[in-house]
Parts: sequence; C-alpha cells; structure tokens
Amino acid sequence: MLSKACQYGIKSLIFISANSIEGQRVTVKEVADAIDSPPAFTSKILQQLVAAQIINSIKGSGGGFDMDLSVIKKTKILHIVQAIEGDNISASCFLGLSSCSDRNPCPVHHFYAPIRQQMNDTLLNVTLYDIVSNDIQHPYCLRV
Amino acid sequence: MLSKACQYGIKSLIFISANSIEGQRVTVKEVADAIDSPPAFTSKILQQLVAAQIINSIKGSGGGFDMDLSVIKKTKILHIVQAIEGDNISASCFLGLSSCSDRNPCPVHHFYAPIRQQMNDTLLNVTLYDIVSNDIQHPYCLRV
DNA sequence: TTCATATCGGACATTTTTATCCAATTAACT
DNA sequence: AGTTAATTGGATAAAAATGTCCGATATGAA
Repeated sequence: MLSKACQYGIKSLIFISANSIEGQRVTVKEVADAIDSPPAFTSKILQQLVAAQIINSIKGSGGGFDMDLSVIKKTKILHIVQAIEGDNISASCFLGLSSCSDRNPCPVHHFYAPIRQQMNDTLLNVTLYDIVSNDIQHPYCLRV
Repeated sequence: MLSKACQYGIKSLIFISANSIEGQRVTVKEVADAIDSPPAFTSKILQQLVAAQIINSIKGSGGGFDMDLSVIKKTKILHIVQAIEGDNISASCFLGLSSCSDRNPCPVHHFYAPIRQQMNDTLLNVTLYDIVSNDIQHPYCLRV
C-alpha cells in the first residue's frame, strides 16, 4: 500500500488542482483542513512537491500554493508517488525481491503479473486532470 | 506494498510447504537461511502463523515446523496476509479512506477499482499449493 | 538423568515513518 | 517603516516497524 505521506500528497494535489482550475490559491492550513491531515507534516510534503516542480509556492502574505493547468493535465499519479517515495511502488516484486523479473521470476511472479500490469497502466496513464474533472462532486475537489 | 513481516511470512510458508510435501520438517534457522531473513524476527512471524493454525510447530530436539497437505491446499495468500497484518490490504481504499465505497467513492475510486478487483481475485484464489507446485524450480522451493 | 536441540515469550534496541515546534525568511498591505 | 500572513528549514519528538537477546520450556536421544 501507499505510505501515509504519499496518500496525503495525492489528496493535497487533488485539492490544490481543483482550486487552481477555479483560479484559487490555497494555504497549507486549508489543504490540511480539507484532507484531514496534520498541517506541519503536510507542509513538508508540499515542499517535496514544490521541489519536484509539480506545484508553485508563493511566500508571504496572501501566498500559498497553486498549479499550472498544463501541469495538472500532464501530471500522472506515478509522478506524484515518485516525487514523494523516491521510487515507484508499482514495478516492484510482490515478495520484495530486487532480482525478480520475467526471466528470473519469484514463486508468485506470474500470479502477480496481471496486477502489476494494471497498476502500471493506471499509475502511468491517469492524470490529476482526469481525477479532478471526473469527480467534481467529491469533498476533496471542493473549492475553498 | 506488503510489510516486510508479511513478505517474510509468505516466503517462509513457501519454503515450509515445499519441504512438508517432501516429508521434511524445517527449523527457524533453515527457514531464515533459505529466505534470507533475520532469524529472531522470522521466529516471531512463524509464531503468528502457528497461532493462526497455518503451520505446526514441534518443540524440542528434532523439532521444527511443518504443514499438513490439506492446509497447503486450502491456504490462500489472503489468509497469510490476514494472519500477519491483522487486516487485509487488498480491499482498502487507495487513499486510505475508511469511508470509501462504491456508494461513496473517493476521487480515484473507479480508476483503482480494476486493480483492487484483480488483487482480491488473486489473493482469494491462489493457494500455497498453487504457488509451490507451479514453481518447483525456484530457490525458495528447494528442499533442505 | 543428563545433554543437546528446538520452540516460546518477554524485554529491549534500532530504524523508519509520522508528527510537532519554532525561528528565519518573504511579501502584501497600511 | 511596521504589521501581518504566509512558506521554509532545522531540530526534535512520538509512534510504528523491524530486529536482537536471553531465559524458560519442551522433547528426543545418549
């Protein structure tokens, strides 16, 4: 499963992107309230997303975070996971073996293959824009 | 992803079941050597599997662990995960929301649905016997 | 009976993940 | 200039996961 940090990150981006589409900039506090996460911890995660050039940060009074529409449209779930966890989860072996591959399969390799395939396809194809535009009714997509 | 404890548990069971089919009982040390895991930690995990009645333990000299063939044939991957992690990972929401469901979906719910479906199917259907009999060449299945 | 070899169980140690706090910096506004 | 509101970054704390140690217990065999 995803780490909490990663879940917070994805939730944050859904919230930020939905607001950015409406032309609204949001603060860490607003994000944390919206996604029900610890503010200081969330702040650290947003910093990682800034470093990964996924979101823009504006310091000082009236500042906060927002996203460019072009980035909302091209950022895949996989990019988010990589920005936060450093590596991608989807490609890895079910049993955690680094040597596992089609050529050198672990005992569950081919049972797990279809799942990994689905996972890779999804994480690599679904964008933030897909998520937000598909689900404008959901709380995370509410504007501030 | 699975916890290390869970990965060790599954690996252990593959090794123990493969040996049990050959009529061989194995010790913690042999298990830990075979799956490359810390012996004392592995011991704790085996205790959980004993408590869950998946493996048999025989104390004292000449003792060790083994499995009944009937259990090898009916134990699914899901049972192992539940025995070690307490709860199942496969049914849970991608974003970790406990309230998420088909009726009350999170923003990524329906993107993730096919993956969860595949995961559930696999964990609920694949048995230890399937794994071991499918992959008798793999190191984990080597006899002691 | 004694010895050797196992698991079992509890306490403890280490590492990683998650979470908090606070001072420094930045920028808008009056 | 001063105040206020925001991010940034560093230090620290707490919790969870992973890993270790050792004495107690059980059992087969000399």
